[in-house]
Amino acid sequence: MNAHPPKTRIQRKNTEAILNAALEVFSRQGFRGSTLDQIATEAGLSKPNLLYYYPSKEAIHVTLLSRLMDTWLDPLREMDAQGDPVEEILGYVRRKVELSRDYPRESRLFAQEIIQGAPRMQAALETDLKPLVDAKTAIIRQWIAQGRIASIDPYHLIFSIWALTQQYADFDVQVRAVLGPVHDPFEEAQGFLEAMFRKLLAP
Amino acid sequence: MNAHPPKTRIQRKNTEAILNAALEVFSRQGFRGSTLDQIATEAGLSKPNLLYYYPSKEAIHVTLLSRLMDTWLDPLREMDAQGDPVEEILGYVRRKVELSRDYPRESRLFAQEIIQGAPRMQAALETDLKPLVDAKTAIIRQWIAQGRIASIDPYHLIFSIWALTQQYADFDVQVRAVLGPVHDPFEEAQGFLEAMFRKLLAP
DNA sequence: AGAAGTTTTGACCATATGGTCAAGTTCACG
DNA sequence: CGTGAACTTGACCATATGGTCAAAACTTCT
Repeated sequence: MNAHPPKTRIQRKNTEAILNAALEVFSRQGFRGSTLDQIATEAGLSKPNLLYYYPSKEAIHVTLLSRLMDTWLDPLREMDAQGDPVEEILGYVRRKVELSRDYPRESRLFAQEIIQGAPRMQAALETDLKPLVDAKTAIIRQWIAQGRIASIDPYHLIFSIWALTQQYADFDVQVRAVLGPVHDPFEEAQGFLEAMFRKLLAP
Repeated sequence: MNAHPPKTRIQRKNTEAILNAALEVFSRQGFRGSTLDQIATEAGLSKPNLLYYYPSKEAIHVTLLSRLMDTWLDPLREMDAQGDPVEEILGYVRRKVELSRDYPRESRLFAQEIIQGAPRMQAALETDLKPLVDAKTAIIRQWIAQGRIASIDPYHLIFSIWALTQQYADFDVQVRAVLGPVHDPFEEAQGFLEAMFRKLLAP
């Protein structure tokens, strides 16, 4: 998307600060709910200075989203047809929980984009997400055919992994409201989901 | 919240139209992303006329949210300590899938509010959601103690039901992008989730 | 130091948007 | 039908917001 990566030291520092600030603001308030002033303040810059580095509010948002897609898909890419099926799938679950724990802002940004109908990501869903999922479901289907895991719809298996892991980032407020302050949702999620999928996948 | 319900025929018709239009718009664009003009147009009214019925944009949003909470919790309220444990939990799952299928706009409205930190629902989460969940987890814990379902953390069991059912409404675009046009996500979800939880809950 | 870039900003603009209001229109009912 | 209440709206206002621009400040490099 960005033809040339930042060159100078100052450019690198500021574009970095802008993207980080924008992530903070967009992930909580959505695209239209966020203002350039908020992002500028959060980044420690003036509004015109923001627009010196990015041509528009939308450009910042698009940059964030396009960086996001890869980060989000990497854990699935790692799933290896040669490995042990149950461990491969559980590994994917674990990596996704870690991603939700360590990058909740990214998760919320993504969630809001999808909920709003993916106006800026439709294309990426078709060209990046779908082919990868198709490839991995083929692997899962093979594992099932070999009797190495239980028979289960591979698409919905993957959907369920997404839903179960991302909710701890996206619906954080709700989870904490129910659990109260003493719990560590991500710690518990890790154990819960491992047990859940282990049982589910057992042939 | 509303001291007096609408009295006249016109009032009933228009408040209804406004809430329906607002739900349509808010659920897709979020609170700040929606404008009174959009809502007015969608409702077939003029903007000042909207504000004749509701004092502000926020009042419309709050009215929608407070109606929502009950609708959302009813399926859980129905879970009956006297019934068969597996069927009670599966019944809850089924009702939630139906809710996502029949009321996706409500689901997205709720999801966006939570993702944005529940600025207008914090209180309701504490006073309505938490006590109900606490009561129902106690029932589930009892079922487990009686050996009637497998041992599983009841809080995270409920979280998982929420996540798995609501994703088909909230992330609809993503699900359809991956599955392609021939699938019926809700139909498949119903079967998938029933099988999943049946296996999971088997003692 | 000083020229040549690079970065920063105060002032400004056009538009969008939530909300008001006074005047007009329609409705319910005796 | 007439009247008071309920409903509707065009015109308007204040503010917020994305974005521009020319000039100033700062870096870099010789």
